[in-house]
Amino acid sequence: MKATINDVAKQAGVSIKTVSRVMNNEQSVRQSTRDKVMLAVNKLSYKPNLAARNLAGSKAYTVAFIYDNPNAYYIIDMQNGILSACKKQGFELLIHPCSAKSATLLDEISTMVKHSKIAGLVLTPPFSENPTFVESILALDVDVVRIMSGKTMPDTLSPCIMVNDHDASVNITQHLINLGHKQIGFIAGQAEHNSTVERLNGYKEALLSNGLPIDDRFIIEGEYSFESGVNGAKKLMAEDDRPTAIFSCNDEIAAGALFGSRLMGIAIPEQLSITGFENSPFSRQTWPRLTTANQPNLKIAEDATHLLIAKARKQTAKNVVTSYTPQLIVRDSTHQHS
Amino acid sequence: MKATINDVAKQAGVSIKTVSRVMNNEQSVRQSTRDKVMLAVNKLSYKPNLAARNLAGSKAYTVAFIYDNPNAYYIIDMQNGILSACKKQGFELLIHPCSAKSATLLDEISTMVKHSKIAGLVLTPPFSENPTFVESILALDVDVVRIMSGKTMPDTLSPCIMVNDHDASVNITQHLINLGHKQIGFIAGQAEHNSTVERLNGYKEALLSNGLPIDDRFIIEGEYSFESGVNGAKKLMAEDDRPTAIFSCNDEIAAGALFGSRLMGIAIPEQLSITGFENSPFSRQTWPRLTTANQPNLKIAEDATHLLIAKARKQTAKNVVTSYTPQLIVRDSTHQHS
DNA sequence: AATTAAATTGACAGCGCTGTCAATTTAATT
DNA sequence: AATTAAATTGACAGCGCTGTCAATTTAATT
Repeated sequence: MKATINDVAKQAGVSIKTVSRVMNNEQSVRQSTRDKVMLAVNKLSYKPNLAARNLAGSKAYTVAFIYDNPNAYYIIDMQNGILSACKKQGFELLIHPCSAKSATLLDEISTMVKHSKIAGLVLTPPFSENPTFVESILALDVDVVRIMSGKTMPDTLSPCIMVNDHDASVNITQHLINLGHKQIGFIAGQAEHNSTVERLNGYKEALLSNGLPIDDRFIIEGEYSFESGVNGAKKLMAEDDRPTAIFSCNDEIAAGALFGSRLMGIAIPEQLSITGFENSPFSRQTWPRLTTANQPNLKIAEDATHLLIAKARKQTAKNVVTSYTPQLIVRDSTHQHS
Repeated sequence: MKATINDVAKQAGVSIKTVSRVMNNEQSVRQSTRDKVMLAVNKLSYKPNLAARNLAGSKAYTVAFIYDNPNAYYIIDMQNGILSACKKQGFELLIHPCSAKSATLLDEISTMVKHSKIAGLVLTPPFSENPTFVESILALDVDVVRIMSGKTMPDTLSPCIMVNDHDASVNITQHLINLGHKQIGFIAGQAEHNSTVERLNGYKEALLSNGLPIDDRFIIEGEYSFESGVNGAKKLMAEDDRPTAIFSCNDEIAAGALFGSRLMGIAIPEQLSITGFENSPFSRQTWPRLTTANQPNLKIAEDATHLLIAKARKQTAKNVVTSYTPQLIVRDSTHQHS
């Protein structure tokens, strides 16, 4: 029922090797032969068998995405981006959610690699930002592409997609300053994420370049979660001399901060401006809708996957970097300070 | 470097077929032989190669999840549930987001099936609720498990997980009635989803059994989206004689309804009670937090996948049904009617 | 102890491809 | 036209397993 390479070869009157060459887009096949083969391929609606390819060949046709991130919107976007690139290149995707703290993580990955032939891994924070981890993966003879926060590539271990959180944060903070805010709180994500550090630095830099002081009471340690936003806002707004605006490290924190301030009877945005980061769907679904920075996750993931596949195919000599700067989106959660 | 079945056989002093038997948990292997083999397996940390298994064997080791659903929380839960079952049974997961309206959908799936050997598909609405589609899939000689809305299995095509939306909706509506509400609006999801029909019927049944009238002006057609909730609430609340409570077909609609009513200056829950459905994370993140029904998606997906794998392994004679009734969770978006 | 049946193990082909290397065909050069 | 080089094609082994069937070992029966 399912056509095999033998059926196609017979139908086209060539050897199976020639069919193989056509299917793999190799150069040294005469056009007329290629046409003959494609005719047979279409007639039989032949698809090369992945298992056989994996077993016989040296190339891999699978990419894996391992992640440790509770943000459903982020993961779905990443996944769809990866999938879109995979589809274009005829690759499969293996997904592996896991805990960054798991002691057996490297074993798990090594098992994955023994089990299926995989071309490489798409790594997001926190994995991508841990050089020791990346080196351990590379030692398994698997390619890697990293999506991480920063202005420039930290090393040449792998191709990278850099997200310029620093500049985006300067822009967000400047937006708040332009609205007349002088006391701006900051609710951080996990300190282990580069994005937290980059965003904090951008925030500080904008304050300084506008001649505003940095007040450590206004900088709250947190994590990328709704709860953390609730608690952060409660802490910030408990002070007498409290901020008139809050820079939240992502949309989820911002939504939490919104919730927390409302619990305290604070009107948003009249009494307090709040900004998010990521432009995830629910930045459009909070009340009021969030001013945020657009992080094009789907595009980033797609790019990353293309880089990974190119690398795995040895089409590129050196490790490429691409950079994105999230753009400010002004909505209803920020307001002129009176 | 990677150990193969030959290495294990040599190490254990048996034939490769015996190693194969042990790895596949076949019965007719003496315990002492099994031990010898396992010793070698562990020593070499051997993992059977998926590609070789797929190519040589008649069994499949891959399950596919095809879906058409923009709800990130739902998809992530489903995916994690499927993944968890797959991991336990040594299966892989292939994910395939697609459009239910795509004319080439069956081709895409047929291509998938030719490309990799897959044991079966996990189907969610709207796919699971389209018998013609299910039959076309079965014709490709692929097993199927369906997750769908309803009280009882509609046919015996495949194992099913039924979600009893009807009874859950009766409970939600009864909760509103108990709070003194007599005029309860309803914002529907897509009419093509059984869940919409089931939830509407449950709502109606509760009204009737409490001697309350069914007012068609209060039933708004919609879809499972935030926007639809915003618009639905606007429509419902524009009337002079407006509802004092809104039953929203899911949490996203409820969040939208919250947003829409607030746009009109209506206080929630004091002036209007709103309920959701699903207990997705953001039912805890709206202001106020949503009264909803808990739909244990992760568990449902895990169950479904176990049923699918059992079916694919021919371990079960007939097609099993499991049923879940989402349980009411009362939070802050519902309030006594004064 | 000899015979028979059941349990356990192994030999070998083959799944559908790709990689290697050799054979053949075509084009370029003298 | 003969020679040489380059382009194109094919033969065949082998990737790492499972399925089939036959051989061997062990246990049960007389």
